[in-house]
Formats: sequence, structure tokens, C-alpha cells
Amino acid sequence: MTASPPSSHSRQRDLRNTLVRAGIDLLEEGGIEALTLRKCAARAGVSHAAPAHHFDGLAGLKAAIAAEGFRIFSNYMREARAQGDQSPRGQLKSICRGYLQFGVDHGGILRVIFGDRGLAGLVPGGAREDADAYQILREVCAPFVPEGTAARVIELQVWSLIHGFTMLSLAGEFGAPGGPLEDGLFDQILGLLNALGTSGST
Amino acid sequence: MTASPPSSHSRQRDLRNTLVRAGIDLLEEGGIEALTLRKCAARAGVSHAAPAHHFDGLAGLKAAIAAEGFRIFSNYMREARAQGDQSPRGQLKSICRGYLQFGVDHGGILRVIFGDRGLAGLVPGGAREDADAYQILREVCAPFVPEGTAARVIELQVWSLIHGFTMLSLAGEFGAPGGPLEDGLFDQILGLLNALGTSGST
DNA sequence: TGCGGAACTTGACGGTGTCAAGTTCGATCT
DNA sequence: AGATCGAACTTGACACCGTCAAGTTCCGCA
Repeated sequence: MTASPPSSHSRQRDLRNTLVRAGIDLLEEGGIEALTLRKCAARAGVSHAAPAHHFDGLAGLKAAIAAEGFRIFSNYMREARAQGDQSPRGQLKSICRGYLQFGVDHGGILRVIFGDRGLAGLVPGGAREDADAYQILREVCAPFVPEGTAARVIELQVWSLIHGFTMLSLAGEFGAPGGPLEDGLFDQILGLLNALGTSGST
Repeated sequence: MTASPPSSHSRQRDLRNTLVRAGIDLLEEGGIEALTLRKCAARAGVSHAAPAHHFDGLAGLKAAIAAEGFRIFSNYMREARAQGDQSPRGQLKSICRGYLQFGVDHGGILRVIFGDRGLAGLVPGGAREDADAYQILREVCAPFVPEGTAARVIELQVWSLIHGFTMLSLAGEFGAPGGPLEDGLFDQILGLLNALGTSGST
């Protein structure tokens, strides 16, 4: 896709990216149990052991997919935020809808991101790709943080609510995917956020 | 639990229960990827193919573990509810703490319950073991349902919030397990529920 | 020109789920 | 009582998986 001619390390980076893309495709076609090092290698047209030179085993591939997935995730929230009502409350609900929409569109990636290893295993020692997504949440929550309250609490209230609803949606609690967004159920759930910042801790 | 002597099918039921218990032990010792049909069989002292006569493959074993896990889950919420403050708001927060505590104590089971197949795959065609847990949530939420509002909305607001926080906790977002319950962070998050039922939908 | 090293291949190993064919043994029927 | 029938369980095989060790190829650099 790039116009640059293959330089010394181009094939290395090409294969790494190809493997990550193949992994995401596998993930979205057949769920998380269809994500396999050997199948990624086969799709990339290389031998079954080639991925070992780019990732630290299957866990490493998942970490790479999580990092790439977080970029997509951030874009979902950023674009949702830009499109809707620009009031503080409008932006808040927009990123919530973006969160759920990402889960509906890319449930497999979301499961990898919040998988067994947790966020701690993401890009070990490197730049935390989740920082960008969390920064959006932080910005949008800022207007709702009362004086004397930790911003972290408000952010976690919002995050927990939308993460929980999204995960329950993925688990099939609400019929067909996309349903909660279309039938207004999700907007009703978000009504809980109307009182954001006005609640005590007991 | 029944007083009946071992009848013709006693060994069958024994092995099935033994396998489920072995699976739960594996799960809690080594996480979800340590849960294996062959290891369950080895722990039960039977051949590697024996579990196939009691479960429909690995997915069937997970469904059985999820069903058993839901009973433990319900007990957590029921006992938490019985122990604390008996006011409506006290009961509400108690079952929330029970929910999180179950996640802290039995994260592996929770991952199986809300795993790939979702709740839909639980006890296919049989009694839904999750109905009991949801019934507790429903009862405790009832006092907070305003007139003209669907009870389902209130229940899902509470469920989403505590499920999300629990899952984020399992993903390692908040340091050591048990931390959120001890340091009061969870109680601050639950402050969002103080406004339950008073919020519009827009 | 030769060398060093990274990228990749080949082949093997143990572990996994699953299937097909046996074996065993208790319950039931005549 | 003796034959029979079926469920429970074993044995063995297969394909697939992640991973490791050794070999090969090939590019960049001294």
C-alpha cells in the first residue's frame, strides 16, 4: 500500500502488519478461538513458524492486535464525538455510543483487548496505546467533575457503565447485535449519567 | 444431596460432578486456558475421552461450569444482601459488592459465564440457572423503579455499572485484586446509583 | 569479497479436541 | 437363571495447535 520501495526492513514490517491484519480478519470471521498463529502465517503466505520472529508467541500477537485495535477503538469514539451534539452532555453520550458501536462492530477485538492478560499485558514496556482512548474519556468527563471530587471517580463511573453494557450486549443479553443502539435502550441506560457528579459517595 | 442409595446411574452423576469440580479447580488455579477436557479427565482418574459421554465437547463442559458457577454467584449476592443494611438502598449496594466480590474470588468462572458463547449457550433447552441471580437483582431494584419507567431499564443500569466495574477490575485496571473493595473506590462508583430512577432518558 | 546477522523454512515434540471401534458391566426381559 | 441390550468407559488414532532447534537464504556493511 505504501509507495516506498522495499528497503532493508520493509519486508519485516510488511509481514508484521500483514500478520496483524490477518489476525484481525480471523478474529472477526470466526471469533477468538479462530485466532491462530498458524492460520495467520498461512494467510500471510509464510511458514508456520514465521510469526515467532515478530511476536512473542500467541500472547505477543494478541498484544499487537490489541494495540492496533485500540487505535480503531479511539477512532470510533473520536468520530462519534465529532459528529453529534457538541454540548458537554452531548459529547459524553456520543463517545458512549461510539464505545458500544465498536463493541458491536468489533466484538472479537474488544475481547482480545480485555482478555485474560488484561490491559497490563498491552505493549509491555512500550507506549500504552490505550492512553489515547482514555484521554478522550477524560476530556469529555472533565465538565462533570465537581469540586472536591477525584476526576478518576467520574471517569470510572462512565467507563464502568458503558463497558458493562457493551460486554452484556456482546454476551447476547439483548437479542440481535445493533439492537440496543437502534431501539433506544442504550439511550435510556445512559439516562443514569444525567445525574453525573451530583451524587455523594454513600 | 438426596438420601437415595447409589442407583444405576450413580456413577454417571458422580463422574459428571467430579469433572465439573475438577474443571472449576483448573480454572481457578491456572485461568481459563488451563481448563482442558483431558486435564479434567486426568484429575477425575478416567480416560481422556470419558468426558465426551457427559458433555458435548469442551463447550458443553463450559456450559456445565457456567451453570454451577451461577449457583455460587447467586449465593454471593444473596448472602451479601442478607448481611448488610436492610434498607432498599443498603440491599442494592450489598448485592453490588457481592457481585464484585464474586468476580474477585472467582474471576475464571465469571469469564466462562460471560464467555464467547454468551448467556445464550447456557444450559441449552434446560432451566436457565441465571434466572435466579437475575431475580435477586430484580427484587432489589424494584423500590427504585419510578412510575412509568420499565423495570428492565433500572435493572440494566445497575447491572451494567457493576458488571463493567467488575470486568475492568478483572482486566487489571485497578492494581491488586480486592483493592477496589477495600479502598472504598467501588463505593464511590456506586454513588452514581444514588440518583437511580430520578433521571430522564435524554 | 567476504562476513555477520536477521528473516524465514523445515522438521520435530508434546499437548489438545474429537472421532471410531472396542470392552465391560449392570439393568432388564424372557 | 441365563441371554441380551445399552450406557459408561477405554483404547487408539487423527488433525491441529504452540513452540523449539537447526538449517538455509539473503541483504547490508566492512
